[in-house]
Amino acid sequence: MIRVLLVDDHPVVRAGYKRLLETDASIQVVAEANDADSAYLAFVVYQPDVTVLDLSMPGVSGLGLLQKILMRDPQAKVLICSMYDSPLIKHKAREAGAKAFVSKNVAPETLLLSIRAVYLGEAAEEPASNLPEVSAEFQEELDRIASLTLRELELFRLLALGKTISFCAKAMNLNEKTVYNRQTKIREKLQVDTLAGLVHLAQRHHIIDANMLI
Amino acid sequence: MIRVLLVDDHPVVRAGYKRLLETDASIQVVAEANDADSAYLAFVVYQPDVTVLDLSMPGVSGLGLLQKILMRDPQAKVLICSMYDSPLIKHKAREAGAKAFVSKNVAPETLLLSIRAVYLGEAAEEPASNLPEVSAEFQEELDRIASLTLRELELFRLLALGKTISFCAKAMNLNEKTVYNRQTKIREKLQVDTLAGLVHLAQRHHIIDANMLI
DNA sequence: TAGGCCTTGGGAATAATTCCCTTTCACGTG
DNA sequence: CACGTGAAAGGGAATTATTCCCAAGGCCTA
Repeated sequence: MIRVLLVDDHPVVRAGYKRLLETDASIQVVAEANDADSAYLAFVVYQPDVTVLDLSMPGVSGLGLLQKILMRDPQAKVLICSMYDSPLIKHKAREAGAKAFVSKNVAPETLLLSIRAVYLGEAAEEPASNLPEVSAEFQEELDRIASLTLRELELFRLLALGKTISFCAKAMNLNEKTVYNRQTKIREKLQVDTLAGLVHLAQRHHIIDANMLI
Repeated sequence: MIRVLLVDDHPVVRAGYKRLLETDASIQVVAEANDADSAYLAFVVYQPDVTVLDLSMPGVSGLGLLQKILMRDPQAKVLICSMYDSPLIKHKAREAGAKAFVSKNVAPETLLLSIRAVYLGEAAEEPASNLPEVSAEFQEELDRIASLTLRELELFRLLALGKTISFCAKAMNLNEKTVYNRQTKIREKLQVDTLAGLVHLAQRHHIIDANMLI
C-alpha cells in the first residue's frame, strides 16, 4: 500500500485528486493539505511514502515547501503535478529535488503510474515529446529566470504582482535598501528594463498569472 | 438523475472531477471534453442537463464556448468553475450568461450543491450572490479608465506594454518631463501605485493583450 | 581552510519622480 | 463675445527612488 500525502490549495481539485487516486487499490491517501505549512506538518506527522504536490499556482511557496520537505528528509519522494507544461517549472522542480514531474495534461493513468514509479524509486518523468518546442529566445529567458536564486524569484513574483517596494520589504522581512538592490539585480539578470517588462516576463513563464490579481 | 457534461482541458483534473461528481448518486457524467470544439459537439449530441465548464485557463476559449452553447440553447445550464476568484472572470462569465460560478476554493460539496441548484433552475442567485458586487468593482475600474483622456490612454498603453519613459517620450513626441507628470496623473486616476499595477489593469480591461508580447 | 556564492545592508552619488505652477489652445456657454 | 473650464505641454525646485560600490556573515565545497 502506497501511503500518499496530497497537497493542493484548491479543495475542489484536491477532492477530485483524492477520488482519482483511490481508484487505485495500491494507493491510500493518508493526509491532505491545502497550504505549505499544514503540508509540512502533515509530512512530518504521517511520513507518507509519496507526496503529491500540486504546483498549479506557480508561486515559490510550493517549491519552498519542496525544499523544506527535502531538508527534513533528503530521501523524500515528492511528485510535482503542475497545470502548466512550463519548462521553467519543470526545471525548478527538478533542481529543488522533486523525484517526478507530471503535468495535468497527461492521462490520469499516467499520474497513477508515476506515483507507483516514484514509490519504487524510479525517476518518473513524462516523455519530453509532449513538450512544445521552445524557441531559442524563450529558452534564453528561461535560463535567465532559472539563474535567479530562490530569494530573488520570490521578490520577482511580488514585484510582478504589483506590490510596492515597501510592501515587499515588509513581506520579505528586508530593508528597503536591500529590496532596491535586489530588484536592480533581478532586472539586470532578466535583461528587462522596466517593471512592466518584469510583469510580462513573469506571465509568459507562469511565475504569475493574470487571474491571481484583484 | 442529473446528466452532466464535464469540460476541462486537463485530463488529470477532469478525471478527478468526474470521480468527485460521481460520489453524488443524483449526478451522472454523461460526457467529457477536452477542448471547446469537442465540448460543443458533446453538448449537441448529449444534451446534458448541466454543463460544468472549467475556466482555469483565462483564455477566451472557454467563454467563447459558453457563448456558442448559449447561442444554440439560450436555456442551457452552464456552471463555470474557475481556479481563481477573479472578478474579471466572474464578470465575463455572468455577462456571457453562465448560470452559476464556483471557484475551486470552495468546499467540494458546494460544487455538488451548485450543480443541483443549477439543475433546479435556482442557481442564478445562490452561487452567483457575489457576482453583482464584483462587477461593480470592475465597473469602477472601467470608469476610472474611461476618465483618462485620449493622450493619457495612449501613454497608459505604452507604459503597460513595458516601454521606458524615454521611449514613450520619443514615441509620443513629448518631453520626458511631461511623460513623468502624466504618468503620475494616470496612476492617480487609476488608483494604482506601481507600474506593474498598470500592466495588470491594462490586461484586465484588454487595453493590452498578452499576445502582444513576444 | 580558502574560495565562492548567497544574503543582507550601509553610504554617497545620481537619476527618477513629484509638486506646484504657467502657458497655450480649444471648446462650450451665459 | 467674453468667460470659464479643462486638456496638453512643460519649467524649476524639492524630494525620493534608485543605483553603484562595497563589506560582513553564513554556508557549502573542493
